[in-house]
Amino acid sequence: MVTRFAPSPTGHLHAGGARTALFNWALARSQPGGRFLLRMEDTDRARSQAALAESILADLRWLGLDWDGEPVFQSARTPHYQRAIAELLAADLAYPAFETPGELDAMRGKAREHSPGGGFSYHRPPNWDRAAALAKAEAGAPHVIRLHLAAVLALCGAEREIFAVEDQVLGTVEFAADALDDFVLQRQDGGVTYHLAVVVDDDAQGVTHVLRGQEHLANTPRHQALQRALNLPRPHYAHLPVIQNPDGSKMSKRDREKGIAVDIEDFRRQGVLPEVLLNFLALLGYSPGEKLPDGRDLERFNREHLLRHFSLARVGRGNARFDRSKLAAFNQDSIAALPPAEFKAHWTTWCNRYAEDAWSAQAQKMGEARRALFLQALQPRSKSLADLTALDGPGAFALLKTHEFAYDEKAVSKWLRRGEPSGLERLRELRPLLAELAHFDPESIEAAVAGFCEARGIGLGKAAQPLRVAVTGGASSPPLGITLAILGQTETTARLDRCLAEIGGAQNSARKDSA
RNA sequence: GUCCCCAUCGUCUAGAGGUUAGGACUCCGCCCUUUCAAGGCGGCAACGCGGGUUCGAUUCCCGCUGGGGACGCCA
Repeated sequence: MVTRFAPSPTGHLHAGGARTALFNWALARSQPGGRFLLRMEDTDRARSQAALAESILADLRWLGLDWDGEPVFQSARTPHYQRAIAELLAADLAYPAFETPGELDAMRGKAREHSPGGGFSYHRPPNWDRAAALAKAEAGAPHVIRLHLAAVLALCGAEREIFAVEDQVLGTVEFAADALDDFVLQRQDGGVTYHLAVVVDDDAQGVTHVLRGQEHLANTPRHQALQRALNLPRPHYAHLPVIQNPDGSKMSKRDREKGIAVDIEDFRRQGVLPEVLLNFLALLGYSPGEKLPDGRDLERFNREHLLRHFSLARVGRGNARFDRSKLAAFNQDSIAALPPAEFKAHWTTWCNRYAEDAWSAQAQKMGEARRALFLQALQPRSKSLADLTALDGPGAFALLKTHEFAYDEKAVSKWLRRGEPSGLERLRELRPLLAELAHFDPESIEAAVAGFCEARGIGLGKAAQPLRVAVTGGASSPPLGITLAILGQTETTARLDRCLAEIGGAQNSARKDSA
C-alpha cells in the first residue's frame, strides 16, 4: 500500500490538511510494507512559495509524522506532464482551445441567463477542424489544452467506468454523465493543471490509495477520465469529512484574520502539545470504536496506537466541527500528566520559539530555584504552554512586577476589609513573621503561617487568603507556600508593604468618611 | 440554480431491527480543600420532520427539511 499527502505550498499547513496527512500516514503505516509519500503540488507557480513548502514539512515533523523518501515537487516534473499531454494530443484525446478567459466568462454568464443556475459546460463542437486547430496552435496562437471527453468516453466500456466513484468511506458515488466537460489540462502559460499533474504523479509514485478531503470528491470523475485516457491504473479513493468551525462554516484564512487558530502553526504558538493536537485531529471524523474497561470510549491515544489500529472503516461520513474547548481540556490533561522533566523540555522549546520578552526578563530575575517552583506550580494549572507566560493566566502573579498587578475589589473587601480583626490587621502581624523567616521555602512558609493560625485559634484561611490577596491581587493562586516562595522573600515583603500602604491607607480614610 | 455528500445531546462521537440510547468536551450542583486547578460523585442535554417496510423502527427504504461541498486557464 502506498499513500501520499499532496499539499499545495500556497499557505501553511492547516488543521484539515494535517488531518488528511495524519490519516494517510496512519493508513500506510498500519500495513506491513506500507509507504507514505509526500508531494508538493506547486503547479501554480504564481502562488506557490518555497518557504511555505518548508513550513509545511516542519509542521508535519512537529506532529511526529514521517514520510518515505524525499518529497516530490511537481515544479520539477514538467517533462513528464508534457509527455502525457503530447500522448493525449496525438491520440486526439485532448485538443487545443483558443477562447480567452474573458470569452469563457461571457459564455458562462450567457449560460446562466438562459437557465437560471444552469451550468456551463465546454465541449468541442462536432464540426471542429482538428487539422486547423493544431496548425493554429503550432503557429503560436495562445491556447489551452483541453481533454476531449467524448473521445475518452468512446474508449470506455461503460460511462460508469469514470462516473462512478468507488469510495472506501462513502461507498459508491454516482455522478451524472453531464458532470464533466472538456476541462483544461494545460494552461495558456504552458503549465499543467492540478488534474493532469495529480493523475500522472500518483501513477509515477505508485500510489495505491488516495485519501483526501471531501471537497475533492467531485474531481474524482475527472481523474478517472484521465486515468482512462492515459491508460493508467486507478488507485483506491477515500474522501474524508470536512473540518468546520464551531458555527459550521469552513475553516479558512478569514478565520485566521479574526484571530482563530486554523493553521498548525497557530496551535503551536498557543502552546498545544503536538501529540495532543494529533490525538484531537484524529478524533475529527474518526473514532477508534474501542471501549475502555470502565465503559468509557477510548479517546486519548497516541501515534503508535493510531498506527496500529487505524482503519478506513472507522472513518465517519459527516462533517466535524472543531471544538477548541475540548482541545484545551485534552491539552491541560496531557500537560498535567507529563513527567516534570518533559514538561520543562516542552516548555523551554516553546519559550525559545514564542515567549515574549517580558517573560524572558522576568525568568532571568527569578533564578533557577524559583523558576523550578514556578513550573511545578503552573504545570497542573495550565491549559497550554502559552498559559505560563500569559499575563491573564494562572502564573500572572509571578510575571507582573510589584506595582503592576491590580487588586480585585471583591477579594479585597472580602478578605482584607471585612472581619474583626480584619485581614489587614492579620497582615500587619504576618509581615514581620515572613520577613524574618530563615528559610523561605514552601514548607517553611506553610509551617509559619499554620503556626500563626494555631496560636490564635483561627482557621488557615483567615491568614492564607489575606496573604494571597495581598501578594497576587486576587483570591486564587497556587498553594500559599509555593506562591510566596515563587515570589521570594524580598518580593513578598515588598508586596505586603504595597498592600498595607494602598489598601490599608484607603481603608483608614474610608473609615473616616463613614464615621 | 445544478450535481454530490451528510444527518444521534450545544460540540466530537458510540450504538443495535426490541438498549434505562453509552462515552468525551462544555455547563450546573455537591464533596475534598487556605483559594485556584486537579480529583471524586451527581445532574442538565440527542435519535430533524413526514410517509412506508416490519409484530416492532432512532436503526432499513422514499420524500421533505436542514447543514456542508463542488461547479476556475486554484489546488
